[in-house]
Amino acid sequence: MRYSQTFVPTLKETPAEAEVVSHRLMLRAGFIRKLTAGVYTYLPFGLAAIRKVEKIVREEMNRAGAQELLMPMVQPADLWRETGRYEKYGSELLRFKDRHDRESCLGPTHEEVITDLVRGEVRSYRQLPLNLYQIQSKFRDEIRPRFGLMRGREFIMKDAYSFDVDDEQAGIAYQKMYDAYHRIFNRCGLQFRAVEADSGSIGGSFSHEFMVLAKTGEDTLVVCKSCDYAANVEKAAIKARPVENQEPLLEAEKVETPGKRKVSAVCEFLSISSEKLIKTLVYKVTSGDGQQGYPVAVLVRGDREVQEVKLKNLLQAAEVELAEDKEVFDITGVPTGYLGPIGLNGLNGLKIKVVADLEVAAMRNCVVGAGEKNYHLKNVNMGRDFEVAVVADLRQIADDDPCPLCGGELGQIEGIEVGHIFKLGTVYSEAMRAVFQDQDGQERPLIMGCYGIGVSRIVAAAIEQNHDENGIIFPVALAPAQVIILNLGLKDAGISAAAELLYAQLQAQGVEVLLDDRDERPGSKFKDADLLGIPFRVTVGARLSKEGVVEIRHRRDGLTVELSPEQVVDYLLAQITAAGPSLQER
RNA sequence: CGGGGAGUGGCUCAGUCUGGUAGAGCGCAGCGUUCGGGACGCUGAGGCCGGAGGUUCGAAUCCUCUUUCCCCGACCA
Repeated sequence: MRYSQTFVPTLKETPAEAEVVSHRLMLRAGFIRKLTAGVYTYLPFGLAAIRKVEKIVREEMNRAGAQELLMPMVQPADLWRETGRYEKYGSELLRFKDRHDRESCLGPTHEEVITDLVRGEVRSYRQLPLNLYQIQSKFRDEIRPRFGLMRGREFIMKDAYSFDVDDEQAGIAYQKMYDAYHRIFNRCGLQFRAVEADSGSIGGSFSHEFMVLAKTGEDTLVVCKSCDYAANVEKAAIKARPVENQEPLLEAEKVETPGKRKVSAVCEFLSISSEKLIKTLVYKVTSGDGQQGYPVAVLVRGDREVQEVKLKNLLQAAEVELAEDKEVFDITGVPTGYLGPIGLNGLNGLKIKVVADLEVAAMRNCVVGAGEKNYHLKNVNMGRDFEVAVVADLRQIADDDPCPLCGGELGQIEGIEVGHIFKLGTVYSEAMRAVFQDQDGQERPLIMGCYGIGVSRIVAAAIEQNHDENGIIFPVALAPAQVIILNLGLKDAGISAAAELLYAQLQAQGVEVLLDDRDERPGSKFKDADLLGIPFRVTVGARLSKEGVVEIRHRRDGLTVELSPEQVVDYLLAQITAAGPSLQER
């Protein structure tokens, strides 16, 4: 590649729209341009980085025995109705009608399409196991696209689907993907962590997310400092049983708490710790089929937070949302802050379901809102003074919780989700009647798994993890080119000839090289080289004429060596090889 | 969808409150000087001020509607 003929429109200034580093740098480095909200054009260098990821993904998927195919982006609504997801998936599914008035949608994922394909072709256990994947542009009409490629509406995803005869075989397929994902993210040069995850709207029983560790991550992970346990906070189960409190039960008592609404204010006023208080929160819940809405009251200890995903799963709800103060008053007739589980009734005879966190069940002589402005109740006890419909693990795990596996200390870190693997079981195969005959001639539903990787997001995540104030620092495996040669003597025949020779020699060795042959001042060339994040920079300039050397600089650590031109190719080949397996595996 | 903000040359923004000749820096084109960390001088091109309607002698500026984008929350690869 000659820079003078390559379309890499770098920007000196940062476009106003960019908030996070990866977005900023990808715009500045001329990798992407926005077309409309959450939809980007990939320019040559951005695409080159994406292709690098795709290549690694392909190689590892193929190695794991998966086969590539390519499914349509436009899908018929009827297919989605078979699984009920046409209604359930929500407005993230972009729906439209074609000229014949047929309802259609743009594929945000392909469980329905693949299951439809496989049910038509697979009849016998002899055709199994099967793992099919594609790398394709997906469209999800995100409520709020942001951060450039980190959360676009259109994005490139690898999605794989496995089909097996039984749970054991499906477990093997899952494990193969789990291992393949480790290889993929390792080869991409990323620091990542596999964590237990909530399976969300895709459905299914069990899943892991692969998280690239970065401060800008939108997910929070809980990791154990002593063992391998790691989970998304949405999922992290609180396994330790709450300590049974053996205090004698005291007589309930109404106390005046004028103007004390917040947990901290009530506790201070009554001189109790927040561990003695029960928070009563009202949620607006939308039923699983999206048809009805109803309120639910959730009880957690005063110092805890409700984990809404756990609540959503418990209620099998499509959506749960904390009610606003005004809504709470409209529903219960009690101002927020004074709500309690006793005598909790909706206005107009509305029933309010009450659910409690495990910890609440173990509490004794607690403080709760009295259900009346400016009053709380002391020495309230669950079972004696009030009943709840369900007791379950509903709160978010906290740093002071012990590790669910080993009891060790926990920490929390931020991560970017770049991969997610699910055991689907028979959710889709049963809904769509995708069956096969087993060895005994019995008809059985296929056991499925699905495995996603956010290809375009990986590039963004890699940049989040690898950059400095001057620009991107690509891992060798993802860099659009491994080497950039700066010709600082365009008008000097000797310098130019040396730069051209190195360019030709490196290319002959299979190295991807960008030759900066632009008629620009040296400063601009240095700045652009840093911005683009190309791992190795070769500067051919006046020092060649004076001292007979060219300079090689490592982008990552700034390490600089001066070599005679004859030594350059060998040196770089050794460095590139040392930096990763990308060259040999090409 | 709720809450906040913004649309003015390719980019970053000023001008809007208080209506009166559309501006700056960067970028771009030409010439000259420069040439190892985004140089300097001179000359120049480029804007129906997001769109529609209104008020006014006169609107980037005031009013109404509309549209797009960005930020904060719920979703997800």
